[in-house]
Amino acid sequence: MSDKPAGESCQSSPVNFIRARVAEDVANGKNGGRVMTRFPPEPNGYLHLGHAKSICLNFGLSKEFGGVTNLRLDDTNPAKEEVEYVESIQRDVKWLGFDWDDRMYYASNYFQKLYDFAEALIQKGRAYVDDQTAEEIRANRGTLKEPGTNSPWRDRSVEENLDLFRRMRAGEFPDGARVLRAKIDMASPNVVLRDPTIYRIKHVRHHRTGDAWCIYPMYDFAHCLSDSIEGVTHSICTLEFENNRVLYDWVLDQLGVFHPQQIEFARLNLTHTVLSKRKLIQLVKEGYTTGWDDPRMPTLSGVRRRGYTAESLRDFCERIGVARCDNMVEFGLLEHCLREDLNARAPRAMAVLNPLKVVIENYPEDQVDEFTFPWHPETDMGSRTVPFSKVLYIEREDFREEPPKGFHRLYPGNEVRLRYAYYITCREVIKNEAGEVVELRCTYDPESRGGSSPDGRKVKGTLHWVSARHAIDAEVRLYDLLFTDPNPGAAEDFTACINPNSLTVVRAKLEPALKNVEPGWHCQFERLGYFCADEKDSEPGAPVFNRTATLKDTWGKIEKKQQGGR
RNA sequence: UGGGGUGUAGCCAAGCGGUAAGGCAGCGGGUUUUGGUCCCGUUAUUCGAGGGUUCGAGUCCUUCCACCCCAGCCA
Repeated sequence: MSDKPAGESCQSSPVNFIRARVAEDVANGKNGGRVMTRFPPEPNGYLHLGHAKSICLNFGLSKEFGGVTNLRLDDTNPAKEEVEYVESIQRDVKWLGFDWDDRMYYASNYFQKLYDFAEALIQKGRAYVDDQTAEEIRANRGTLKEPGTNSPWRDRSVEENLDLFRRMRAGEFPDGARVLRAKIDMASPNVVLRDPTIYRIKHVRHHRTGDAWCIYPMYDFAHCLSDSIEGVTHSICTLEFENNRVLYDWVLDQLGVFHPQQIEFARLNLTHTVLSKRKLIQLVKEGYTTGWDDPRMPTLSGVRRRGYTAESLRDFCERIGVARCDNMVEFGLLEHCLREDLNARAPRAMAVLNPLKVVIENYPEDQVDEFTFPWHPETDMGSRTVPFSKVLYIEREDFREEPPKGFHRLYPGNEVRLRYAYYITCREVIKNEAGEVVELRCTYDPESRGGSSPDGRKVKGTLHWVSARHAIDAEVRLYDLLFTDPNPGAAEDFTACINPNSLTVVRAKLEPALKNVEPGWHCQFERLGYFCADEKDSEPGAPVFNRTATLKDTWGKIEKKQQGGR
């Protein structure tokens, strides 16, 4: 679908503490009024809805203040990173509607500079090579309440440290033999400052630098310096990095380089889903979903395939705001944003998911009415031809032999409207041996052609329908929440909360105009919900549809209340 | 008293000493050839709790409570 460019989805962006802070910096002429942010994912998984919040924040901020945002892949741990992920990240950020122009960077681009900075730190006596094992380092770090103890290697000479570090880099030592540590304070109440490791030996091939390096910098060393090298003014990250800010500042101050400002915000949590890479990767690797782009996944690739629009996601990110308190946003808000967007933009069509045969007794055997229906009831999107004939399908749920009170769809003796076509009245119910309704015999009022009658009589119900003879069969996938529990992430085993009904596949009857739609095409199946043609599994002339979201269902809610009480 | 943070409605979230925005959800009503959309109305005498300062406190001070993050050679 056509898409408004990012940043124009909301006329007046809500203020938040980060915008306010950046505005203040600009007003004070800090950094010469320049604003540069960055979006720095590690390529160890696919981007998800939580990343969307960060992407919108970072790119939105730079756009608002006339700056730019870099895309930077934080690839300092080759053991976990893959090119498939860097490609998906680029695809997803672009799809969301943001552009990094030619500023596609990698932390690995800076490996030499980072190495030089590490040597500089050693020269200053602020870093040392530690020969302790990982276990010893852990044991000597102390606890949250007790200080750590200094490494026996802490006071090596600059020369020895330099020599050892160079030999680490030269590959003389096996993994884990030594690390480079910042010399700060083993008694600091902030554990992050207890001589953090800044380089470790990993004889692992890197997806970009190959075998050029066998030592790799740690996040706390690489990230702040990468920001500094790029000239980032505001380094925005999530709350769990708050404790690391003093280290971020320490490294930059020791080296005397350009000093970006780190600002933390609360990550997004969404009900009925998980947004942690560890859990998402588990869903994929253990086969709970068909992959990173399974339409039930909260990944950007997943929701895109499901039919979510980039614009609705951006709107969602505007509405949830940016603050510093832990939050759990209701999934319903996301769906609201989606429906609002799709209601305005999605063409309408008719599809019957659970067909019930209807024979119009007084309609001529071989007659066909060729109706012309608009693609959208309010907006001019052109029209399509829809055939009507003697044998039709309606939704099985739209008929009740014994209607509950308030039911104004089809039941024996009742008259309803077939959307845009004719009024019909149910005359007879035909059942099989098992007592199941298999067919309805109805009559139609020829005078009601188009869906209204000259005498002005009203019918309460309007049903969608398809002509049996003309309908095309198609696979339709009905998706529901992946998790039944509102907060699966808090469960002992989140996989135990997986909704067994998160996917229902049906063979549906579609109006013929849907036969040749393009993969990715969005529409509303009238009265049912928003759907889109699956990008992967649709074939020419044989679309497969994914249900993106249902329509709001007021009647369903009323009926539920009638039955269950409350 | 390890350190760092956060508490405003069911869920987000404004509020920056002058008398509680907005959105979602909910509830009530209207329109409607989608029980959709749209429209109108309604929803916190009170801001985690107590005490204090002030003419005036969600905003300042203070005590307490709750929750989150930190002891990777992950990010």
